[in-house]
This record gives sequence, structure tokens and C-alpha cells, in this order.
Amino acid sequence: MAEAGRGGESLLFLTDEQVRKGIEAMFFAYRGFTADPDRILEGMDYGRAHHRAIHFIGRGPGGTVNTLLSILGVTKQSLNRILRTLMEDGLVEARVGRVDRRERHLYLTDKGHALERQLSEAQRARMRSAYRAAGPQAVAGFRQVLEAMMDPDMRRHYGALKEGGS
Amino acid sequence: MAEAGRGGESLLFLTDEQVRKGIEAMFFAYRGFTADPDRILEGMDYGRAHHRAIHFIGRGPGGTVNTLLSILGVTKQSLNRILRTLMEDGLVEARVGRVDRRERHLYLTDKGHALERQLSEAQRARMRSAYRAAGPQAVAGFRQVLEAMMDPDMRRHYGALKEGGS
DNA sequence: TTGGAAAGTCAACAAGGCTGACATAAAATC
DNA sequence: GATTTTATGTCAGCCTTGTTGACTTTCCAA
Repeated sequence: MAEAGRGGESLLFLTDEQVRKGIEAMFFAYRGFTADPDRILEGMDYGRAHHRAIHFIGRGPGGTVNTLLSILGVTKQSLNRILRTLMEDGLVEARVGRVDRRERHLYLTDKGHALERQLSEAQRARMRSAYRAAGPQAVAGFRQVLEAMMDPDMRRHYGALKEGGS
Repeated sequence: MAEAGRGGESLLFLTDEQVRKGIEAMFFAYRGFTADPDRILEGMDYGRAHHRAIHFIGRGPGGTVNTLLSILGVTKQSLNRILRTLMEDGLVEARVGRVDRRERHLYLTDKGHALERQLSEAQRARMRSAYRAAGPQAVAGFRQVLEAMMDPDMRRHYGALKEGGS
């Protein structure tokens, strides 16, 4: 951890053991990553799939069903089941497209925003505390490695989500 | 990404936007992380759960069922279903404990090792390429943030998996 | 006006989580 | 020695969330 030079000459960080530890770190960390929202959602009638839908609708309001489909990487039948319950419960609203009336544009309602905020705050609290513990340089490295690990299609979606807001 | 000082004075890396990007990076990267093994396993009768069991049995040969249970964080019924198929197919072997004969100690057979290697090589290839693209410093940061993100219980398991081998 | 894309719906199925109840063997304790 | 606890396995049933396939409706565009 300390013996790796910063030039790239030292390739100790590429040993099988180092790489395996990285794999396990991903596995264990992802569990923590989802634990807080999961806890909030259990008892409600929702699960992780609802959380993901709410997150990305909140992140890109007005996106179409197809966009969401390709971000989430599931089938429309699977997404539809989730969206239906969210719309029935008044968390998500689908507005018919103005230029192309076949499209449905998705928005969170006030109630939807409230749940989004609740879930997001729990998840952000953990992420923020991990960031704070590790420091800015570590955070930059974290993001670099994760980005390099994505499939190109996913990287496209990731990059498209505005850094500055919206 | 570039304007954060390295002391810790600059807290730009803790803005909500930065933290949200981290959350999305985790989401998209995890998909890439599991994509290659998933592809290998589809068509076989196995899934992600089998992969996880094989991975950790390979990583800590001779571990008991209970140990594996707490690493994976599932119920014994769920794990048992997976273990049974792996044993029927001759990938995993359970040996009765010598000091405590209630315990079953789990080992990969040769056949099990072969599949483990195949899955692991695919996953390590992606991880290694991400590591190489990001560099040693980024890798150190990646590991720091992930470790800080884990639940304490998981961090215990993570730390127990030997860095040097076994 | 017709083809095709976007979206919704229905049905059926599978993986892999879960709970609860119960069985067995062996260890630990009284 | 009798009882309790622990480790494991197993049966049954349920839930979420993924899948495929088939079909319909809507509506833009050639």
C-alpha cells in the first residue's frame, strides 16, 4: 500500500493478489452501499428496483421510458411493473410527449421527491463519510478506477448525467 | 476533479453533486464488475450466487458453512440450495470436521478450481485493465474509499482474507 | 395508407432472496 | 447420564425482480 511508486514503474498494484483484493473490496463495499436504502425500503412495498427507478427519474426529469430502460439495463416488462406501482402510488408521473406523442416523459411528483430525498440522503451520508475518511486524492482515484471498470455504454450514461446539476 | 487541493482544506469533493456522481459511479461500475462472470455462467446452470460461493470457498479453503454464511450474508436455506447443486456437480466437497464433527469444511475440487479460475480470470482481466488505466495512486484511493464504505462486519471479513495469499 | 417504432399489457417462468418448521448429529453443560 | 445448545440440512411456501414471447394500441413518417 505504501511501497508503490507513483510513476507507474512499480507494478505491485497489478499482482493477482492486489487485483483479487480489489474484487473483494467491490463486493463488500457494494453491500454497504445498498444497505441503507434497503433498510428504508423494507416494510414499504418497494425494493431496490424501485429505488433505482426513482433515483434516475429524479436525476434526469423528463427522460423517456426508453432512456431509463437503457440506463437501468432491464427489459421494458420488468421496468413497467415497477413504474406502474410507482405511478399508482403517485410517486411518478408520466407525461405524453409534445413533439412525439408516443413517448412518455417521466417526472417525480412531490411525494416522489420526498422519498427520493429520504433514500438519497441515507446513501449520500455513507458515501460522504467514506469520502471524508479517505480524503480528496483517494476520492479522485476511486472515481478513476470505477470509470475505467464500466462498460462503454454505461460510461456514456454516466458521463451524460450532469456534473453541475440539473 | 482538478481543483481539489490535496491537504483536505478544499472540500469541493464533498459537495452533493460529487457525492451523487460517486453513487452513480458505483452503480454503473458494479454492472461492469459482474458482467463478465455473468456471461460465462449463463448457459451453465449457475448464477451469480454460485459464483460468490465458489469465489469465497476458493479464497478460504476449509472454511465452515457458517463462516461462508456470514461472509455472503444470506440465509442457510439460500446458501444450502447453491451448495447442494455445487456438490452434486462435483465442484465443491464438504469434509466432516476432525475436532468438531458437526462442522462441514468446504473445499473446491479440481473441477471447482477450474471454474473458479475461469470466472476469476475474466473478472481480474477487467479489474486489472481498470487498475492499469488509472494507475497505482488511483488504485490506493479506490481501495481506501471502498473500505471506508463497508459495514464493520464486512470490513472484518475483508481484512481477514489474506493479502499475501493462502 | 401502410410500415414500423414506442409503449403498454398479459402470461409464464426462473433465480435467488426470505421465513418457518422440523430433523439429526455432536458437542457442551448440568 | 440427561438435557440443552450448536451446526447443519431439508421441506414447503412466499416475494422481488429479472427473463421471453406474443399481442395490442398509438402515432410518426415515408
